[in-house]
Amino acid sequence: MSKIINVIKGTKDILPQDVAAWHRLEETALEVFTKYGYKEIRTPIFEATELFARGVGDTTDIVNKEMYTFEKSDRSLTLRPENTAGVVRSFIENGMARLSAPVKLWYHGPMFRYERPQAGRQRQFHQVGVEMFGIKQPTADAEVILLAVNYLKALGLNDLLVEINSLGCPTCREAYKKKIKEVLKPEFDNLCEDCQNRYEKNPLRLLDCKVESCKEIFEKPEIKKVIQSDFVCEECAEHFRELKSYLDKMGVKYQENKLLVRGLDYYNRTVFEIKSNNLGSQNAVCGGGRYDSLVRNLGGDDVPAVGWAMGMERLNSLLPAIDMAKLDAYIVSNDSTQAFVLAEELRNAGKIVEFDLSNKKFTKQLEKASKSAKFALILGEDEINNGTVSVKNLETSEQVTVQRDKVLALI
RNA sequence: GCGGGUGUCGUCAAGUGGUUAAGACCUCGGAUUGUGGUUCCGAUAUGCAUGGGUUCGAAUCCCAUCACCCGCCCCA
Repeated sequence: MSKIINVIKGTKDILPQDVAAWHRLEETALEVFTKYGYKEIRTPIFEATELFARGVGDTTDIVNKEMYTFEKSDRSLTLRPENTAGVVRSFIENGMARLSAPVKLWYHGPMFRYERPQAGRQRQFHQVGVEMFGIKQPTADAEVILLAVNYLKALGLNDLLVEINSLGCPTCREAYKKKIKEVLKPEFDNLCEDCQNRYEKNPLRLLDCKVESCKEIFEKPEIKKVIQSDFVCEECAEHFRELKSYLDKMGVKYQENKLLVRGLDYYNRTVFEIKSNNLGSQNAVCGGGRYDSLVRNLGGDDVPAVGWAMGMERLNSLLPAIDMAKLDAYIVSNDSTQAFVLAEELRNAGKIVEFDLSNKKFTKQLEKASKSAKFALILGEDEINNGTVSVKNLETSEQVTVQRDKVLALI
């Protein structure tokens, strides 16, 4: 035997016994999202590298060190690390800004990030997500959050923690960034290396640093005061208040988290995450927010938007496994032709049916039937001569012999 | 990029220097040429991630490499 070839690190086969769980996620998504008027969209899994550099943001870790990028015909292409940029690209390219707003889209599929794999984190992973275009009012933010919560509920996940925050608009956020930099300046040398880098590039990202020494610095009263100050302008504050009021009325439980920043550059105003305590350290199931300037930044009109994505592997790890479906019937016969004919009749009537293709002994066939099917349909010499079938219920062991055309009614 | 851990059959595993590498499950065959799921018997690793080394002798000790897992970071 020659050397076997393994799956690539950070990728996984989804095996037959796991597929039912994935269908559950996809079918529930279709069902729930359709009720809210969302239409599915499927975009390519690779795009121009520039789309992600401009879309996701070139200060993000995703763009800086996690993209699978390759050259082909002098073009730089990248396997999508997330799908918002791709959907926005398609929105612009297909003139969807001219459709009657809102334009509501959903998607699911594989994403690729070159990260160190660990629990809840793969290099090829799958996301399901929604994007809503054209509505600047907080009704849109409320609807997508409600949609996320109801999707999780439909899957049977009720007790997850919803966290929300407002990042303000570019104007008020600039002022806030400036204040944070000012108050942290004396502590600059005490910050961790990463935070020192973030200090210039994206000071907001300092706030969710996990390093203890940094957390301590942020706990200092004079610094905490600035961090927790309500920096958002009145317009943004009103937007956020309205959102919370909708969530309250819809019975969505949430916590405000001032430190919730999110790692992608395109967000403004509303950001949110949904977390679970049962996922180990990669505890976010859902992340999203509002991105009012992304469409314009990618060359489209000034169209506000809001959306989120969920990690499907993480969802599955929170949900109970699904057993593989049993066959409705397994035909036990040594007459392959007769078995073929009966199997096809039943399959055409919608039943899941198999029979032995290798002419095994009767007992072996029955053994196989008992392991894989609800009923054994015995089609031996006697039955064939009489135009009958013996139908054996493999759970109760009850067996009856009936005319062939009565079989369907019994299984 | 930085830490920690683990690699023995398809799967789970015993074995911690001494002859032929336990056992269980799965799979396959037989007991049983038309009655299974219970039972009984049998088959299945010339090899212990890979490559070196130490030794009379290595799955076991040493070194290197590889793979996977977990944590940090980041994110879904």
